[in-house]
Amino acid sequence: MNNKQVLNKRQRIINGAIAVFSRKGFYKATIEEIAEQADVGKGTVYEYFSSKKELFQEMFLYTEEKYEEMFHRGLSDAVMFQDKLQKMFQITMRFLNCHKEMAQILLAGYPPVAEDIQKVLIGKNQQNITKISKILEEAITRQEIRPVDTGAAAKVILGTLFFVGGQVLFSEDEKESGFNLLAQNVVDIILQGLLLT
Amino acid sequence: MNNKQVLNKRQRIINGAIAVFSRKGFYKATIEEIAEQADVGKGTVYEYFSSKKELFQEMFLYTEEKYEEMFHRGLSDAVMFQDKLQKMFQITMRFLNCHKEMAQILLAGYPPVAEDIQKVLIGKNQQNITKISKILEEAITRQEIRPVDTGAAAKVILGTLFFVGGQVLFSEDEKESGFNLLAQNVVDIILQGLLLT
Amino acid sequence: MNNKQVLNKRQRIINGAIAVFSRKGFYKATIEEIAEQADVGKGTVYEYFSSKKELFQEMFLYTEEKYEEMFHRGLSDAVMFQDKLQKMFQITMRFLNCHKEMAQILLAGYPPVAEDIQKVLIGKNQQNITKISKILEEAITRQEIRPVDTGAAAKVILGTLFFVGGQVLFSEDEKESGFNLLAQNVVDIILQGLLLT
Amino acid sequence: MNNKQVLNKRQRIINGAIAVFSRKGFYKATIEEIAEQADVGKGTVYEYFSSKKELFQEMFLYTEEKYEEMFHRGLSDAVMFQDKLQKMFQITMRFLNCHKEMAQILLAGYPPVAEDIQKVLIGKNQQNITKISKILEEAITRQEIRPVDTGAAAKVILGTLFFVGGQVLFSEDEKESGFNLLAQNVVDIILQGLLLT
DNA sequence: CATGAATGAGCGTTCATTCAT
DNA sequence: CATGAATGAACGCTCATTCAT
Repeated sequence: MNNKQVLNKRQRIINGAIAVFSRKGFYKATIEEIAEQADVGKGTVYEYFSSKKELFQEMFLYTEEKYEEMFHRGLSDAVMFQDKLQKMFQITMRFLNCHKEMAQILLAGYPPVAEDIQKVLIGKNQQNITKISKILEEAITRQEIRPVDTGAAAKVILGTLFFVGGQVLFSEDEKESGFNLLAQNVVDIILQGLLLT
Repeated sequence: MNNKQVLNKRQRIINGAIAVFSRKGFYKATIEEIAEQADVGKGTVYEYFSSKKELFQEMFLYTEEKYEEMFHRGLSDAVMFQDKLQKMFQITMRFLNCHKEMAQILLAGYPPVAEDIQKVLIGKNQQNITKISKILEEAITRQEIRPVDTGAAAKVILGTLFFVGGQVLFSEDEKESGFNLLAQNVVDIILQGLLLT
Repeated sequence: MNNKQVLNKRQRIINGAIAVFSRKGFYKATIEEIAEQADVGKGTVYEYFSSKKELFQEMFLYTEEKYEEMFHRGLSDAVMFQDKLQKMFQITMRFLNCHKEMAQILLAGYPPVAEDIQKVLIGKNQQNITKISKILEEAITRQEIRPVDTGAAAKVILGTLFFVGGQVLFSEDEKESGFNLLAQNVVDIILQGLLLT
Repeated sequence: MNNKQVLNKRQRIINGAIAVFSRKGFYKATIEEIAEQADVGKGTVYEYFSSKKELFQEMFLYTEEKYEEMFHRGLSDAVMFQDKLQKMFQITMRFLNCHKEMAQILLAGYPPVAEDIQKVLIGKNQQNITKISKILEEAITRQEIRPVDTGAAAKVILGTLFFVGGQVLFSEDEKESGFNLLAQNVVDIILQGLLLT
């Protein structure tokens, strides 16, 4: 039970951090407000995280992890590349819509925070590119798609994913149906291209 | 001449702001450093801008404007949609590479700054979508491209543009040739899509 | 045995306090580090001492006591005043050199700690003066030394003792021979004075 | 006049620092109280001193300087060594009595402050020893005193000076006559020694 | 008795903003 | 108009002390 309590407290702080950081951004967020949100004392935050920066990083990693879990679980049963791409967008849209607070943090691609935090973000991006590239290579091997530059294609996909994600996030009307249609149209373009054939 | 001097001073402050804000981000940047950079007194900044936030907004608008100018000029002599898309990427890459400082600000799509600044950024994005959409509609009318959802297509283009832009910006090696190849590959995918035909 | 354990724990805390207070000074020292050093829980310190301040005072008293013990034992077999003075310096130097940690605390004559701690230190100083004065009076009675103002003489002796002690403590080279020579020269001056006779 | 104002403000802060640091010691003193004492805003302190530590050091140096000035002026017309020694004590006592606040700082020989501050204090002490040693060498050359170990003698003098100084400082009764008598007796002992001749 | 997780008062420091010159 | 000295609100972080277990 003791162990459980500890986990609970750390988790509560992370949750408070997600709420406050995404509402206010790194600099406007105050440790005091995060502590209040988590219903713990200000000092307690420092029992679990050595600094505001570390708390931000840990929270970011945690958020990323959650997203990746959902991502993997969602893609696991898709075999064809088309399905995979479709799923990517659907999952991302749903995730963003359900976890708006976390989402803003994921999407703030290059926030002007301290340099070492930026490095973490850039690194994460690189990993994402690699991951998508692998999926693309596989699809090429299976002759599902054209033998394109996988790095470039990964960037088209991720860029679109993030941009559309941002749109969803900051749009006022939040109907899932709308998101799904948007996702479908976007996927269609990435798959078919724009040109008349 | 007096008038000219005033313009000069305002401009110098804007330039200082571009330099410092993009190097340090909104919160780490200090009015003092901007004033130094502009070679004016700290108080003088407040003669031309009522607050740090306003200075940021004005600077952002100015930067956007510069980018748009270059954008329009670059696209003006392209007739075919393919050329236009190609140019978009080339111009953007070149702009980012030449004005790295400004660029970071343009790319920080959803920076966690004060809310009212965010609104400006979101609005700007909306305008960009509309602009690209118009170009797409035109291309559809001319039967250059498939009759796709122009909003969705605009998002693919802009998302890719921004994402690739970010990549260019934060990559260490800065060879134009590399950027151009990347731009070409990316444009190819957007135009042709991924599927085997 | 229970009783013994208690004494052990109290003593361990005192020893931890000596180590940490003298290494870091009163304010930089933390209860946590003292507890660690003593290998007890942080809360346990408060079972034996009601506050950081009290711990400091108790530790100081303990240290003083140890010094005085050594002092008395060392002087016990000296009969002549000259021998006594010589011993005083030798004992003090040796004590300082062996217990550098404790020593700093003894020598911090007027440390800017909380007022009530200062009072204790001042009181201790007064006692020292009285003690030396008695020895001097005795020596005068025995006609070993001139009938000087014993209070003044005690201050010369103690002042020199402390000052030279500080020198020894903060000097890098720690050869006993050097200390002994210094002690001898200093004692010579106090005994013979400076004037040509 | 502008220049004068600036000097005034810096000086006011130094004076506030002297008052508060000597009343409370380094750690208990707060910048806020120093600022209040100096009748300036808290931020203003940081216009003139980059940190609490720097303020302390500057204040210390200033205090030392004042003392040394008085010291030199006082000794300048003394020719014989006996007179010089007498003056040293008289001047020091008077200084301490007049500037009790500053004095505590000068006397806190080895206060447990941050290490780099301690280095400054130890260095200052070394200088004092050298200075007194020179005076002693001169006196030896002139055959005014015995050819003693000047380093040792300097330590006797300084140690006594500081110790007696501390006594004066923390004694409640503050009659100059008392101090002068004490000074005289102490000087007598240092000059004549304790032994019957 | 022993513990250490939890707490919050308190302080050093920064910096946007003001205003007297 | 231009300046920069002055300001104080605000925040990150520390650590003595408490108390539930």
